[in-house]
Amino acid sequence: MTHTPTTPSLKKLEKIAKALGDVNRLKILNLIASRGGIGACAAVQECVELAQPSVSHHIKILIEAGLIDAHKEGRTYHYSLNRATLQEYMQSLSEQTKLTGLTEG
Amino acid sequence: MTHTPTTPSLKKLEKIAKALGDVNRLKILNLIASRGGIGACAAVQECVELAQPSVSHHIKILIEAGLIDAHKEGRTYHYSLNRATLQEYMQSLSEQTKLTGLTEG
DNA sequence: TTAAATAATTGATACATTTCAATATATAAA
DNA sequence: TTTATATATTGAAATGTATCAATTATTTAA
Repeated sequence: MTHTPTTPSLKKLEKIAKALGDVNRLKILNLIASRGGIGACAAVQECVELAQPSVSHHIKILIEAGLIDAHKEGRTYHYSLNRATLQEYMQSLSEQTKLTGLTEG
Repeated sequence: MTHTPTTPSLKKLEKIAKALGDVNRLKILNLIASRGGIGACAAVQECVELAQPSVSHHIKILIEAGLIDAHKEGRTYHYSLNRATLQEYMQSLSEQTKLTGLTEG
C-alpha cells in the first residue's frame, strides 16, 4: 500500500482500544462487517441481548471512536465499518510496540 | 493432539483490547518494547507519573492479557513484549471485521 | 540476624462504564 | 392531525477501574 495513514495519538489509540474492549461492541462490529457494512439499529439488537438504549449507547461509542460511520436513510440508520480507522489502529499498535514484519515474515 | 487455538475467543479479544485501552498501559508497553523487551518495574515508573502500586497494577493487567511476560531475576523483574499475543489480536480483529489484505503490496 | 531494595497486596476513595425504564425527538404513514 | 416506528437522551443504580497510602512478602547485602 503506497498510502501512509496518519498515526493516531496515544489518546486516540486509547479511545479505539476502549471501544473495542467490550464483547457486545465486538459483536456489533462483527455484525456490521458481516452484513457488508450495513445494519440498522433494530437489526443490531438481534445479535446482542440488550435493551434499545444500550445498543444505542454502544453504537455511539463505536462512532465516536471512528470505528463505524452512520448515515440516516428515512427513519433508520445505516452503519458501515470504517476500515481506515482499524488499519490505522493496528498500524499504530505495531509501531508502538515495534512489531515489524507484519507481512508474514 | 492439536495445538492451542491461534484465534482468541471474543472474551479474550475483549480482555486484550481492555488492557490496551489505557494511556498509561500503552506507554508502559511502548517502553518495554523500546528497551528491547526489558524493563524493571522501577524503570517503568519513570515513563509514567504513577505511584508504585499503580504501576504494579497496570503491569499485572498487561500480563493477564498475555501482552507481556515477566520473569524474575534477583529481586527485579524483567518484562518482555509478547508479540504473538499482539499478532493474534490484530489477526483476529481483522477476521472479526473481515478486513483482508492487511499489508499486501 | 538486621537492614535495605523491589514489587505485590490490601483497603479505601474517586471516577468511569454498563445497563435499563422512562421520556424525547424525528420521520413516515394513516 | 394522529399514530406508529426508529433511534437518541436522560437519570439512576449497579458494576468496574484507577489511584494511592500503608502494609506485606521476597530477595540481597551487611
